[in-house]
Amino acid sequence: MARGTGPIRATLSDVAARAGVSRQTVSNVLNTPEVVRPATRERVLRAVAELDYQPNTAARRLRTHRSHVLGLRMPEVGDGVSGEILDRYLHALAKEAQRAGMRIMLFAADDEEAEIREYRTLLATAGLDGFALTHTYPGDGRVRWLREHRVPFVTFGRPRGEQDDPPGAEPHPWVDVDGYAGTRMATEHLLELGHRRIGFLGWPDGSGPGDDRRAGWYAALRAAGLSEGAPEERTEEGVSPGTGAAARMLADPAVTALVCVSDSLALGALAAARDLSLTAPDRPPVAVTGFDDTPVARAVGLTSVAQPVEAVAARTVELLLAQIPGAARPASPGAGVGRGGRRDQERSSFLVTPRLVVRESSRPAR
Amino acid sequence: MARGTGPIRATLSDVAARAGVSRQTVSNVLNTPEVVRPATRERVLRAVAELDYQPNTAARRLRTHRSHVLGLRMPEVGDGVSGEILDRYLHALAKEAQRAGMRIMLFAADDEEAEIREYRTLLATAGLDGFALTHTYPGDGRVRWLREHRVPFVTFGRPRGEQDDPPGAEPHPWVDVDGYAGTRMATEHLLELGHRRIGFLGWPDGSGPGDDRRAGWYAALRAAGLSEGAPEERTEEGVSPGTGAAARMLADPAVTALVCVSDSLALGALAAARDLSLTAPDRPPVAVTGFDDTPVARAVGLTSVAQPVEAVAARTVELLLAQIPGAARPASPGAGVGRGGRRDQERSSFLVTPRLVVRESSRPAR
DNA sequence: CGGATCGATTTGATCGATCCAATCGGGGAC
DNA sequence: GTCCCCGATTGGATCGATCAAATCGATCCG
Repeated sequence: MARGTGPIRATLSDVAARAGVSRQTVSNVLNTPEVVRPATRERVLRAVAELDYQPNTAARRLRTHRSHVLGLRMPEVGDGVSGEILDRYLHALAKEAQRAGMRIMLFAADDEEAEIREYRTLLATAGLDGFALTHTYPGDGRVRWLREHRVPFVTFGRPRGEQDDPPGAEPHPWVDVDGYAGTRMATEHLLELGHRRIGFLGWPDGSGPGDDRRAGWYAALRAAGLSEGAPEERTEEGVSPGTGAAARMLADPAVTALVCVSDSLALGALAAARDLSLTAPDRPPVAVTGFDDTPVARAVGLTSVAQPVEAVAARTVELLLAQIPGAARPASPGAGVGRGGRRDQERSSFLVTPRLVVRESSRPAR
Repeated sequence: MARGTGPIRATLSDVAARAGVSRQTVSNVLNTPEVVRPATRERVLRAVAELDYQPNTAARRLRTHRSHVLGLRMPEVGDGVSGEILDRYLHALAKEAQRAGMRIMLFAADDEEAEIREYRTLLATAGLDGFALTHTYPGDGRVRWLREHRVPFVTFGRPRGEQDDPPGAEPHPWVDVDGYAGTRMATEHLLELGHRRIGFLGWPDGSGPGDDRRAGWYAALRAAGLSEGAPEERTEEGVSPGTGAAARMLADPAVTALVCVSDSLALGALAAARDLSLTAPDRPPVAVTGFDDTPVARAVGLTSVAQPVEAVAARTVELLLAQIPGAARPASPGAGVGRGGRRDQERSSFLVTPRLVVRESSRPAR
């Protein structure tokens, strides 16, 4: 333990001596203030402030079997979630955890098996209170293991496929961003701007998020009565694939806008649109939207669907705390029943709505 | 502390009982095996394995005042270091720390003052053994604070400016990537391909890393006798600025290659080159190199200088351990003196050489 | 006016490891 | 054969908090 040059840190006993009470009373002031007489409480709090007392978490954990630390495997980059989203999620998670008196511990693992091995070790040695998972998939062994061992956890990403949830069991807690709502918003935005023939540039079928996003585009067009024969291309992630696929759709002069499943593909589409504006200068500019609102999108002025990772992180912590016995849950609003007749603290999942960031790539005046 | 459904975890006493020795002997086997007779050691190790014993870090820390945890502030995104580099660094740091029996704890802070406040709290409550810092700047108050309080730390990024180091004092431990060597390699690569007129697309003067990278480009040209009147443009980070600045340099038909200070600017330069190949089809393709080897570079086939963050992370941990009293240092190679007559463990900083990743953007056949 | 009651506070034990001083056991010296 | 010494091992105390139960004090009631 690194220690400053200053005096040894104050302990509970020091505070107790200074306030003229016993250790336990100090502990009560900090943990269950309501059982301490106000006058005593005041005195103790003053002593705490004067000595700058801060509790030793090791001692606390030894006794209570709670570490106030959450685990997160640092995912390999390029694992699916765009790198920057991950950064922002980590940052927000650290912040939200802190707000709730918790910390985030990182660990690394090369594969599923190694990750489960780390769970074991971290639970045994560091006594982590729970885990946040970022890249789950149908039949994920980690989910099964954590469930079986009754370890609190929350996934960023909804469960896809039934394997994750044993029959009859509650689904595990999760938080996710509503991709459907995102592309729907983007598409409606383009419709409002007067576009009629709006293509979709997506990933191959079978990726959950990709399918959701396509569904949002389709639903918006259908509601507008424009889904008939709407053009759509599927390709793998990447800028160059996006250029090729976009060019194919733009071969039809009626197509004036493209909704893309990711910023990378949108970047490729922008390149195709740029080529088009050089070869066919009389054609009106093509509008493009992306997904994730990455720094590249900001840099090139791409309209994009932004994932509210701060909200996701806040919900993640909330759902984790709800599973940890004895963890202070955020006070429910009022003593009554929440909206919809369902108590908020009973929720075990959240689908967060993203928001559309409009930039030049979709604005009429370019 | 989350606990599985299995039996209560084994403690030192359990192991001792099973092996028929005392607690202290078990502790010795694990911490100072050389003082235990081999036969006893065997017996204890067998018991450890049979019971799957894993030490409780809270108890250990309480007694030893070492937590085996390093702190890292999760930087805000867009703070200077490219997002993806940060991810990879974090991942590597977690991995390297783990290899050395340490863990990484994340925390968040909005500004320097808040960060120092967190240092205080983390040292007092969680007893962190040290910190890794990522975005230091001349006169950084965090560096001063950590120094004054004798807290072990290492910065990713060399100190720039004298304020950081009190006169007469050793510079603080740091690890950095040699940007000079990186652009020099990139430039030499272009020279080998036959390019003679090679421009530099950089950031405005005054950014340490930016200046280093420019110097590398300049040194390579100078060594080749081609530095006279070499074109160069400075602009802020971003794709669009890059396109504009690159177009200005490419207005001179003699310029056939551009070395860029970042992948974003290089991306912009690629767009300018693309425009050029459409408007002037007879002109030979322009070669472009970037810096950081981000996913975008991989996606668009951009030759780029890759930062070896794994090596940086390994050095970071190494330098941190060297400062932590009692931390097991990696065994020095042999009993003699290291290369250069200087013992490795005395090093307090490392300048790591990056490597050039060659892709289509600089290959002759496009 | 004594005893039951209840709230506020204190005391002693404990979590699981390591530190420190004491003890044990066996080989070598005399 | 006895004594000494040194390496191996043990037992007790301790780190700093919380738990559980005991104690204290004042109020309330019959």
